[in-house]
Amino acid sequence: MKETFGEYIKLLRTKNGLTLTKLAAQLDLDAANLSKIENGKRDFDEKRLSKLAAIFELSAQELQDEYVSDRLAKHIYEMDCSSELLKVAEEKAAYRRTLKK
Amino acid sequence: MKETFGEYIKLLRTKNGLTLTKLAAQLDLDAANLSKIENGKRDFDEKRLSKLAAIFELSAQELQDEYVSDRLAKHIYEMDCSSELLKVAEEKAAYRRTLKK
DNA sequence: ATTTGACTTGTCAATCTTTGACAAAGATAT
DNA sequence: ATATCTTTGTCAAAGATTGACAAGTCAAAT
Repeated sequence: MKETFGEYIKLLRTKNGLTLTKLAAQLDLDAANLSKIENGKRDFDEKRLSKLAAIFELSAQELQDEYVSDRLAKHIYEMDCSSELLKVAEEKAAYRRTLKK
Repeated sequence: MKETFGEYIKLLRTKNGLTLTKLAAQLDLDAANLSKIENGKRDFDEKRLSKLAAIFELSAQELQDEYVSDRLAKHIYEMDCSSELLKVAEEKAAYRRTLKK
């Protein structure tokens, strides 16, 4: 079962023996705010994904996917949405794609 | 294939022979803003769902589902998210539910 | 027991986003 | 034409998010 994006960052950080302060500096962030991100109290800003990928030498695409699925998961969780509703939503998203053409 | 929530409102409105101005008044809204909602340029605010249900005598639960699935669809659409990623997101949402206990 | 370093939490102003309101301009019908 | 309905643009107000800093806890070392 997959972790949250915050937990994912924390794992990366600790596996690489970095402190909050050090990683935060590389991400151009306050250590306090990075802590909140790791603990799910704030969101990681998309504009820092490229820095994160560079620091840990990750595939930009995989990281992006990790990020996007986490954001979506957050929405699904917050909306308290059943699996059936999710299916409907997926169809409606497909419909929206047909509109924008 | 399902319509957007804005289109859904427009359908309800026209089927019942209401003008934007009349429906907007009942929803405590400006007609101009209701127009934007129907045309997908603004979001319908959740706090007005109960009024909408009352006006058209709809099941509150069904309307809520219509609304939630639309919002999620919008997110899915905006994130340009594949069906596989969506599955991952669903799992991650399940994981989040395990955390909050 | 004090210091040090790592992390967490609270707060608040600055910034970004969304909303409500109104004016003005297109449509459409009479 | 006029009248009514709808759409679009703009902008300040309200709301949400972020960055920054202070103050806190905790554990390990000395």
